[in-house]
Amino acid sequence: MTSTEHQEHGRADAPLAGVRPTRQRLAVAAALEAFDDFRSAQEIHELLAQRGEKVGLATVYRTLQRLTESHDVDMLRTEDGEAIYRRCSDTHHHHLVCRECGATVEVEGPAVERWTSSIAAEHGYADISHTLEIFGTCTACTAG
Amino acid sequence: MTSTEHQEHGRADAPLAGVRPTRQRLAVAAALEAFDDFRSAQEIHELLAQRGEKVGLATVYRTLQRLTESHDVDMLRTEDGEAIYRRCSDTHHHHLVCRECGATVEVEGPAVERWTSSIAAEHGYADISHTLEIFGTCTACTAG
DNA sequence: GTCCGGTTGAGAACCGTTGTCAAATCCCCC
DNA sequence: GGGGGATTTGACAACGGTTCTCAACCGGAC
Repeated sequence: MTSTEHQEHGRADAPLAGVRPTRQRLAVAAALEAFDDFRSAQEIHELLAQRGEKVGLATVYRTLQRLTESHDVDMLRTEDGEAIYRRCSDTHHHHLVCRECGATVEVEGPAVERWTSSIAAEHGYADISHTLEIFGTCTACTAG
Repeated sequence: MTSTEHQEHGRADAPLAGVRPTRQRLAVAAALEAFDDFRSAQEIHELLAQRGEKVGLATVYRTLQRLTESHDVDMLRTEDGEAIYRRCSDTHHHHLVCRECGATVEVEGPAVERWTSSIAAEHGYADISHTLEIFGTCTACTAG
């Protein structure tokens, strides 16, 4: 957030559009493809290390931050405040997450969107945003 | 979460029911009454200090933890992962929070509760819980 | 009063995250 | 094709919120 700096990065079509596609940034993006569920920055950093991709932890954080800002990845917080990341579709959606294995389903709820807007309007709140995540235990984990 | 330890603390009628009502715990509970909005543990600790109540920071954390577990206070996380607390009613509810001043409205949304349950069932997820918070700018802050 | 287990507090430890800054890298332009 | 300036990187330190440690302390039962 400097001052006049302004270019519609991201969300043009591919992630990382508008920024230099360095080896490190590509590696992080690729790593995100390897997961289907939410992972912490440190886990991603570890995966990269295992793959032989040497990327500094700070760079992983910086890249994830950037991708989050451009809405190419979703970031949410675990119960204990740790940030976890996952590549995402570009429509507004929420998550149904298994608290055992992390398996994630993206869900949409137009009714909820409408409800939050009307509640907010009703109380005179402007410029609304909301967070909604659903946690549960998936079939596989219930069985196991 | 030890093993056989089990006694229905809290939620009997008053907060802190079932535990020793020490000076420190009472002070924290009283401090929570002084706020109408979400505050961090450190802010609460500060308020206590200002009031001349000497309570260790660790104790504030421990007490808030306990009150959260017994559902006498709500805990939620700010965008940057910090835990904030607020005394709450005992019915299940969500919050409409002003991101400027923290002014909070408790809201209920039976439809949302139903929606999350059905979504979860639909995907075979069991033992469901969910988080839903709405952030916006309240009338006062929009005007100011 | 005495005893005992729950509680406290000061500080260290912890851990995820961000800042620092010199070195490396990249891209534009000549 | 090579220089130069801006961007990016990475090792490491610093930071901030939270939890742990453990000896001293206290409260309630008898």
